[in-house]
Amino acid sequence: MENTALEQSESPARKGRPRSEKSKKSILKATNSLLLHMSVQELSIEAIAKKAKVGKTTIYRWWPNKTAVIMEALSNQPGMQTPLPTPRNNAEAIQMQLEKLIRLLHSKNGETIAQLFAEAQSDEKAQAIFENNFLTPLIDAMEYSIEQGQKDGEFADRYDVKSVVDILCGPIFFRLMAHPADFNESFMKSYPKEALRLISA
Amino acid sequence: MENTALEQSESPARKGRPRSEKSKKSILKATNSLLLHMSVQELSIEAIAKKAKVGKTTIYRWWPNKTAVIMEALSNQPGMQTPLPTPRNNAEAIQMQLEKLIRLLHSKNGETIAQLFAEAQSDEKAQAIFENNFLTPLIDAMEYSIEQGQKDGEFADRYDVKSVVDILCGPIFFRLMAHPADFNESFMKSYPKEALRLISA
Amino acid sequence: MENTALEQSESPARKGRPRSEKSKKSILKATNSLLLHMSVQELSIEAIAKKAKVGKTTIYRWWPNKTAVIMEALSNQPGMQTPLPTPRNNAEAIQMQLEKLIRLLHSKNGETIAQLFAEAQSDEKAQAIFENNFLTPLIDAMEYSIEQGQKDGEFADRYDVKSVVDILCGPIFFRLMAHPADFNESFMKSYPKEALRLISA
Amino acid sequence: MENTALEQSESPARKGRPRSEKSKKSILKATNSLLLHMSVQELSIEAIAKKAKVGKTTIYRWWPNKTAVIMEALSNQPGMQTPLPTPRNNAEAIQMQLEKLIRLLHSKNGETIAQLFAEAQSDEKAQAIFENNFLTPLIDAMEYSIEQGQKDGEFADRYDVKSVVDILCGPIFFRLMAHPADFNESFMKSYPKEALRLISA
DNA sequence: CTTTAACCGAGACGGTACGTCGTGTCTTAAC
DNA sequence: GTTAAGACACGACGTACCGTCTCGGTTAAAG
Repeated sequence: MENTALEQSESPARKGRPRSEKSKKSILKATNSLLLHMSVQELSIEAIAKKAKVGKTTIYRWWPNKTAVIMEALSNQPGMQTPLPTPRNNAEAIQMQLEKLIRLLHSKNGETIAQLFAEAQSDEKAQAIFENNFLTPLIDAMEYSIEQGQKDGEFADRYDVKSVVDILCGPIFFRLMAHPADFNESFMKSYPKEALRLISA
Repeated sequence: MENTALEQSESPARKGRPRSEKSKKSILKATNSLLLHMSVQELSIEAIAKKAKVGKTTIYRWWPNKTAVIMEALSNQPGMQTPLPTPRNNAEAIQMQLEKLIRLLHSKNGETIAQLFAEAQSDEKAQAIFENNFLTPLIDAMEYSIEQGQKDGEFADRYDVKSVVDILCGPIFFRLMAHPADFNESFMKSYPKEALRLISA
Repeated sequence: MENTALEQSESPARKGRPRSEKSKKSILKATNSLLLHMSVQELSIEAIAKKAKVGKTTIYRWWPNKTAVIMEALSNQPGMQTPLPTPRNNAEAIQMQLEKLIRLLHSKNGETIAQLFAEAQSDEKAQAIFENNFLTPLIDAMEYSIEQGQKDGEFADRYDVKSVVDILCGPIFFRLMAHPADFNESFMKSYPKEALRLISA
Repeated sequence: MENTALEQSESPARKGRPRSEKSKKSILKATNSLLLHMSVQELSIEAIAKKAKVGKTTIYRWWPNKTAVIMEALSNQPGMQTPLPTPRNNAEAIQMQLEKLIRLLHSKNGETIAQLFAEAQSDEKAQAIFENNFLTPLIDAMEYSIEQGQKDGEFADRYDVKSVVDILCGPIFFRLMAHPADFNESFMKSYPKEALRLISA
């Protein structure tokens, strides 16, 4: 499937000049490039347009706001879409998901994601986009494994599924946002296993 | 009356017109009032100045930025400064701290605090202020109780102190920011006890 | 045997799809319709295209600019092309020409013509089109009658022909553009005769 | 009276930072400078702001639109405000007024004034400003002399005053706008006298 | 009866300018 | 020396049109 989540499904034969893939790539590339030097808040649509040598209108035509552009720019980075290997059991599934999440947040995109999470707190549109493209996929996958694990007796069932997700993910995001200096190799390595102990039967 | 963190100690009789306490109160009141209707991002210094019938300069003279104003406005609200009763043991101390935190975040200020936490992700100055006025007091108190509890054998010592703080606070903030709809009465009541189980010996 | 240069420019039967008369009419109609509600400056090619259900390209293919479209739209209105009856003498000819001009400028197209005249002041292309389609025909006809009238002794010959045109037409346009409120029935009726007195022998 | 027509009369001691005369001059100078190379239509507020090293807001704060800025820029040029010498009779008064008008329109500002006259055709605000700052002063002065001249028997009284103004000024503006190539030295010299003959008793 | 060429609508493209808002700084007179 | 008022340069916002372009699809004469 090649459509991203942000594209609308469309009839195979559309009227008018087709969307320029070149411009699209140029915009996403410019966005990623600029985010290396500035925060999400500082990043302006105008700066993206200028860097991408693209009209502002072209950006507004395809994305509703800055958050959406950044979200898609992040998705299009290498390593964002790599699927997980098949796990042997639910504990391993959870562990692999946590490892992937931590690896993602530890990369230079971690800061950007934290800022998107932040932006989402003030802006409903941004909230929806962040949820659809990042949070929901993450949480859904995790909830599935947790439910299975609770059924199978791998995990304790004294917490409801949503709370388990909070218990697993909360500490990661809290550390990222509250004291990112401690978001280091040691934490990356140890947390996924520690977290499992929190919820094991 | 004690000085707030932002005030500098001053000689009792200075030259010139003294700082207007009336203006200060007016600014903080206007800030709180405006935050009822808009997000931290939407709130502008200009709006505060206009509402408080105060010059912009007066705000900039006494606070370095929007975050600082809001932080102080929040502190000045009733119920923010109430001290906790003396706990019987460290578990109770932790539980009371978590209850207080959750109660605070559940109030209409919760959203504002989430937004400040958010703003801090993009802005170093805001980060420092949020840390000094909110995060550090919270974390320090918690770390003290945890250390004591680990020494006394009340809590497991398999996690380091910082991780325990993350494990306790992370889920609360994650729920507040990722799915605030579930930040409800039920959660408020059950979480502090559940959290204790996570770290108990 | 060979086509002359003139014939080459417009061979009677060209290859390819012929120009759509339907689109042309639709464009001119839409233009006239929109000009009832907005000024020449406010009118946009995009609005015409939308109203006429026509691609912008189709307009640009056949007219060099907005002024040209409007000029042709005006010409296609009923009453623009009605020829004058044969005059008995040059004074009558001039009088009839002035009457026709005033009648035209008094109609709801008067405003549009004033605006085209205006647009022509800033835009060379527009200037050329307005001149060719409106001013030159008007002036040429008038100059002819004036020359004849001066030869025949009907008119004074103390002014050169161009100046006489200015003296005849200038007041009309000045009133239209400087104080259109006075461009009324009374003026329409009296001016042509008064004007004649100005230039009579 | 030293206030220009565009300034509002104000109490002698106002609050707040006073208007920057430097910025004002810079804006008017930049406007005049840009008008040497482009038409009124092409001139943009942004270009003025950039050239004058001034914020756009500063322009919008003091002038309602482009026309107003240009109008004031023109007024501030040397030679725009020079008063006429006292005339010996009304014919001379009219002649001097016409000479002044023609001289003004023949200068490099003539084109700009024609374009302002043009702009006024499409834009009510521009119309009002052009009228107040240019047309009305011109016409009022002329009407006064005409009325006096008609009373004194210098001028024919078969036309009403407004029509006489049209007869005097119309040809000048028509030539300027319809065939500016003929707006030359010869015309400048001869027209004022010719015009007087048109309206003499 | 297919090819070819110019047309058509739709609409995306890179741009420019719009008029507004908020920033943080500044400059007054008043207190 | 602080205050309220408010002007200042700056930069970004999101929108409207510009004139050009690129599609898929007609339409009709030429081969």
